[in-house]
Amino acid sequence: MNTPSENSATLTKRLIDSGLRPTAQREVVFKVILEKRDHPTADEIFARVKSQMPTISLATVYNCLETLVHCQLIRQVNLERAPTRYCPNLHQHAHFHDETTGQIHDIDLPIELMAQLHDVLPAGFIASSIELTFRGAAAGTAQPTVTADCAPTLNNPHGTN
Amino acid sequence: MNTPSENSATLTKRLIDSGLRPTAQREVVFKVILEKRDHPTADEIFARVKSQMPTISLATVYNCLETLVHCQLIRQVNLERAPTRYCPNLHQHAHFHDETTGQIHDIDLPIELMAQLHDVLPAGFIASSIELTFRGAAAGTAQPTVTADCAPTLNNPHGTN
DNA sequence: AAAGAGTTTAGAATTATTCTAAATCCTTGT
DNA sequence: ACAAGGATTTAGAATAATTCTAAACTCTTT
Repeated sequence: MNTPSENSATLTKRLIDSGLRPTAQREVVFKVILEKRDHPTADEIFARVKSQMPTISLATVYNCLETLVHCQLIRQVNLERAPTRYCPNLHQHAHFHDETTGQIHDIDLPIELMAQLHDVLPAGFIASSIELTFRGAAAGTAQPTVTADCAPTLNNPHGTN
Repeated sequence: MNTPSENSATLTKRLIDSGLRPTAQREVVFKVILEKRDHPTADEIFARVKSQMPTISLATVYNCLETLVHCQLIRQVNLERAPTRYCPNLHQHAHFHDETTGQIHDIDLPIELMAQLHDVLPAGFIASSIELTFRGAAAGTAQPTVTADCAPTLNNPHGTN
């Protein structure tokens, strides 16, 4: 699934499978998220969507995002207390949060590692999802698997007030 | 470090090392967090502290928590968009978020696994911290390493409104 | 074409957290 | 001991992301 029309077909199918309707708003929100391989916030998505559909409301963007997450077409990313971000990458992956630039990088996770992670759980614990986030600094020259921009939300150091 | 007076001494030392003052408010906030092995929110901590120090303000609790996190005496835990929780367990550990009960369980992480996690990072990525969260269901009979209560913040399923 | 469910919309409401400015508390130099 | 000065606490206001509300709209189905 890669071309816009394939993505659109996937969206329609998933929505109908969930008893939901494929609306223009859901289409455009999904399309806008797939266009860039980054991790935009609801506000950023709202801004991008408005250029194509100026009458859409922020509440609708939130509604659509909730629906897309529910249909497993996008992923939700929460870092610290910052606004929720949304991620079009559905492959099993971790996030690397570069504290100096504010960038978020996707880090692919080998299947074996996922298995090992499940193995650390005591008997009786069944994990349906695993969230892994690294925090640190990435060298400027490094070429990660996927690099994704992120609004520069540098949190100022302790005791700045 | 285990007795109250030892904890208090640690607190004083860490604060002074950071050029901060060991105040009664910081003492009592720290003490209250260590008393229970759970993951309270700022509001819950505020409630517990008030019984010992009725004049303390919520803003001060937030200030103290920020300071304690900065001094690495407690850890901050952010799950989803729920209020930030605070964790007295400083051992390297992951969190298991039981979606049916809302409970948070600490999961010990073997050192080898931590090393393997660092290994998945591409060259040039240096992680200063790793955050690992499992989401799922824990069998009622299971006895995890550490069980910690958590306010029942069951998020209602999709489409309840 | 009417009914009825699903959806969108603008704006109000919520709420965890941060900010502000004044009051209070310590520490230190004299 | 005392004044100065910085750190801390405090109450209340402000902020901001998100959710809620209720009305309007849009499909689909009869």
